[in-house]
Amino acid sequence: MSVAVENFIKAIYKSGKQENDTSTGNIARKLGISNAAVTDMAKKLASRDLLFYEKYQSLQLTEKGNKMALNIIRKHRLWEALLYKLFDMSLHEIHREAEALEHQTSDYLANKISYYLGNPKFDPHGDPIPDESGRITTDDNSIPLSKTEAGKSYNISRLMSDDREFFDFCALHGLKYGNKIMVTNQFQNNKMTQISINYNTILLNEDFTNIIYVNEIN
Amino acid sequence: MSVAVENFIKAIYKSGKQENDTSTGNIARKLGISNAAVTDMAKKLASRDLLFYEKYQSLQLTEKGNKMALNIIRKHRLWEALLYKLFDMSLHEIHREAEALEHQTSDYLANKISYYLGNPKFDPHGDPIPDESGRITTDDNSIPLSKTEAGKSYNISRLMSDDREFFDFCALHGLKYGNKIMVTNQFQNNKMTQISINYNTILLNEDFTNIIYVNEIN
DNA sequence: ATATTATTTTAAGTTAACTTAAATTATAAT
DNA sequence: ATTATAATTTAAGTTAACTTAAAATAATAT
Repeated sequence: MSVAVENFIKAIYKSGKQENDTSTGNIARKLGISNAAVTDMAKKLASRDLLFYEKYQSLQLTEKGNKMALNIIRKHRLWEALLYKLFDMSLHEIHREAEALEHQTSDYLANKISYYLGNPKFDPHGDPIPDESGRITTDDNSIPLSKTEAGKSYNISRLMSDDREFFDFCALHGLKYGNKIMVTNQFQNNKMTQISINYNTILLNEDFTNIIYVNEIN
Repeated sequence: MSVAVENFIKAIYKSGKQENDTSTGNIARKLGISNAAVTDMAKKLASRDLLFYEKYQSLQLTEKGNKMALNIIRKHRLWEALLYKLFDMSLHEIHREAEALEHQTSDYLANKISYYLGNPKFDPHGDPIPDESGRITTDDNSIPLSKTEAGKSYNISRLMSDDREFFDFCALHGLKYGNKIMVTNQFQNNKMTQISINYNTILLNEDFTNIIYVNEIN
């Protein structure tokens, strides 16, 4: 499969999960290509049994398409995990490199990376890494920071973003996968959350509290 | 630069070094594409100052083209070194994977890999790894096994091949970069070389003794 | 219900990287 | 030196992955 096809399938998968919007327009926007190109590609991939396509309807992956998406995502996240472990690279940087490497990775190599890392279930963003057959660990009870309660402690479980500035901010303040924080205040009216981490207090607005996921520590 | 361009430039570099034949026909054969495609590409890359092209003449890289080739080869060999170190993979396998990864590797990542490995000067085949600016360690006095003398000891310095069967054979018999061997006999008439390694005796014909390079141990 | 707006599709065209077939030029053989 | 053969180039065509512009359809607002 070509890089274009792989990215197309991946975009549908992600848009479905994240925004529940797999309209051709949204896919086009995500991939930075024209609507016309998306229509073309959708027709082509429908004929290859990777997705269902009906005029004016949103795109839906077939079982085969889904498997393919998960396989690409697996490779992406394994690369992120490996680069993060070996080298001194930021979450943003590992994402950027993985974006390219994911398409040039044999299943064989992916398994080698996975084994080397101890078959991890999550990448450095806290995103789950699908296994060889596309299964994802779903015992994820994590909630966004915006839904947490003041006075309770949590572990950071996921940083759902691709944005460099966000990651830089997180790195600076120790907001890292696995790290412990305490919620000290929830300002409902202003949609701000105040947390304590490493003896520092930070006030986060909803742009951030909606993409930082945590698990309560009991 | 596209993968096609990178492979094209690399093929010229390698064909120049290894066979001293950068005719369009040879490049076409190496890349598995038609002569016509090579002519087309050559014209295009000449206009980008990557090579000199004159009708019916063999292709020659410009300084810029040469740098580019060395940069791709650097990435290839760094990947080989990393995969070989981290995972249990054969020389043939690391070559195959590196062939794809080399085109998706930023200079930044290449430097990270290099640093992690301690800025190695040679890859697991014994091929030199160009540094960031394309410089190659040339203090290589190694000679092919076919030119060695009976009774002397050598270190294996290079396994110049891309062939799976060759690598499998080498792996099986401990013929590995850095390992020590002793030449026990040179059969001039039959162009065979007898060596001793790990208390075993192996007889190699010229197909092998021409691509296994060694350094004398004094 | 109809008009306006937004989205999606169709149609036609472009570019990179190829192909095959024919024409040209170089090389080798007598 | 001429001819046969081999290599290379030119010409024309293909495919994947795009583009823009126009046409068709869907969604929304009054």
